[in-house]
Amino acid sequence: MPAPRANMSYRDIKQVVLDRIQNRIWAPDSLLPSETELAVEFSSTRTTVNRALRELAEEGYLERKRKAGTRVLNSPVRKAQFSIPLVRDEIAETGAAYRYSLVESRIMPAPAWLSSRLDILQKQEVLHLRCMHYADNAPFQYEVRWVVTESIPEVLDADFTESGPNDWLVQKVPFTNLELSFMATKADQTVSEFLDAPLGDPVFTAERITWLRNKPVTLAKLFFAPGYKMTTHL
Amino acid sequence: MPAPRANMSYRDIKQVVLDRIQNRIWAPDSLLPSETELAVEFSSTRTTVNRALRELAEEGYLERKRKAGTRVLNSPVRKAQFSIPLVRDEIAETGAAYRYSLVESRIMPAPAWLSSRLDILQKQEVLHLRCMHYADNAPFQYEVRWVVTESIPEVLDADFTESGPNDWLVQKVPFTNLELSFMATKADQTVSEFLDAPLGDPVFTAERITWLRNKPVTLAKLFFAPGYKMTTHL
DNA sequence: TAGTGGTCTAGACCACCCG
DNA sequence: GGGTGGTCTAGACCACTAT
Repeated sequence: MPAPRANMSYRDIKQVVLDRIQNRIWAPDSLLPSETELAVEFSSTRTTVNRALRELAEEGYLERKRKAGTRVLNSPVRKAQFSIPLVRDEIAETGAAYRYSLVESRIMPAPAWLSSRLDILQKQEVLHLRCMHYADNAPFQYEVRWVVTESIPEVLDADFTESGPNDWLVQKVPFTNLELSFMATKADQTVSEFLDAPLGDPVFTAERITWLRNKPVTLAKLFFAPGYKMTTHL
Repeated sequence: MPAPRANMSYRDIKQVVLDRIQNRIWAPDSLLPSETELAVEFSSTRTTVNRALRELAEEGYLERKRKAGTRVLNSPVRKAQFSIPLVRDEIAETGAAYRYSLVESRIMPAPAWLSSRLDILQKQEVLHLRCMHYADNAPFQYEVRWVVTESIPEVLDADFTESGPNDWLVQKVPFTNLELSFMATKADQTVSEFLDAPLGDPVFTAERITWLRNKPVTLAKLFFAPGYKMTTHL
């Protein structure tokens, strides 16, 4: 374990503090010395100590309150960070070749469930898209999407035969808000055919809703091919 | 959109910069002015501008390189942050009553797949646990867990009849490393019975491996009751 | 090699909130 | 009320890396 010495960077201080937490030198629920005291111990300044502690708090190890001081959290609420890559990138990273294909594209009135889900008017015009993403010609993801045309009229002029709506939207719409859900669903007839999975088999499914300044832009359902596993390290 | 003025906090600056990104005033791939220039524009100091830009970079909007400058990312790698609550807390938040039940606890040699998964010796001693978590007496989660006794011998003296291993481990082991995976699995006979789900139905499943200073501590498989949906906002 | 971000210092004022 | 963290300032040196 590193020992306090002079010229410690905020990274060094983070590490020392983390070690003390993990070795129960500062037990859960206990109070740390004040920033000022720690600055003295580490022969540093309060600014530097502050950054170290602030980051540890962001990472879920500490809780900080004015006047109350800095406390060690008993059960660190570790935060899993999933990056949400474009399908294309996700496939490219595995070294496989990416292929895209448009299955269907049509304009329609929003079905009731969608209206209520996105909080838009019943039968409001939406662009309905279905597409497939392949990795080395094996089905990887089946995408079903609805885009609220009123929120982004340019979508009607976009061409989705060559590349997916996700690519287009990411470039075009600086979304401000996002809801992401994961679940396990049962492969219905369509999903089963597109993903080459037995009917009724479990399918890892993501649902993604995007807003632009509180106006709903799009809802996408992403069905992943059998065996898909979403993993994160931290 | 906020306009630059004097006395802007780093939060204000963040907001202004974010607005400019989202309104394409600073387009994707374009270079921002240097910190020094921005400090002048915002009548602030470089330190303050630095914090604003640093945080925006952490949040996935910007890419910063020495000498190269600060660039707007074209497809913001938005990061989904899932907090990973204890089952107990997750249930409590819904307002339901939490109930725990130990199904099985026994010491055994690690099966081959586990050894290879955790990178431990074949047949190394592990504590095998199975338990159930209920919400208002409805099955919520079926937990299957293995704990490497060598990594944490105290686990042999712990009592898991009243509360789950997760609670105990969180209190006892300051894990340093974590791998978390999500997938959709098919309910086998056991899972089907415990979760009261039809055999073969999709089950949302999480797998969690924890290390303490590079030594594997535990692997848990968490099977969620039908209809479970994991959601995050950002 | 020169310009950019990364970080540290020393000091200051303030907002919050526990006791 | 007073102590703690939150933040800002003004300045400095340094590390990296594009050119």
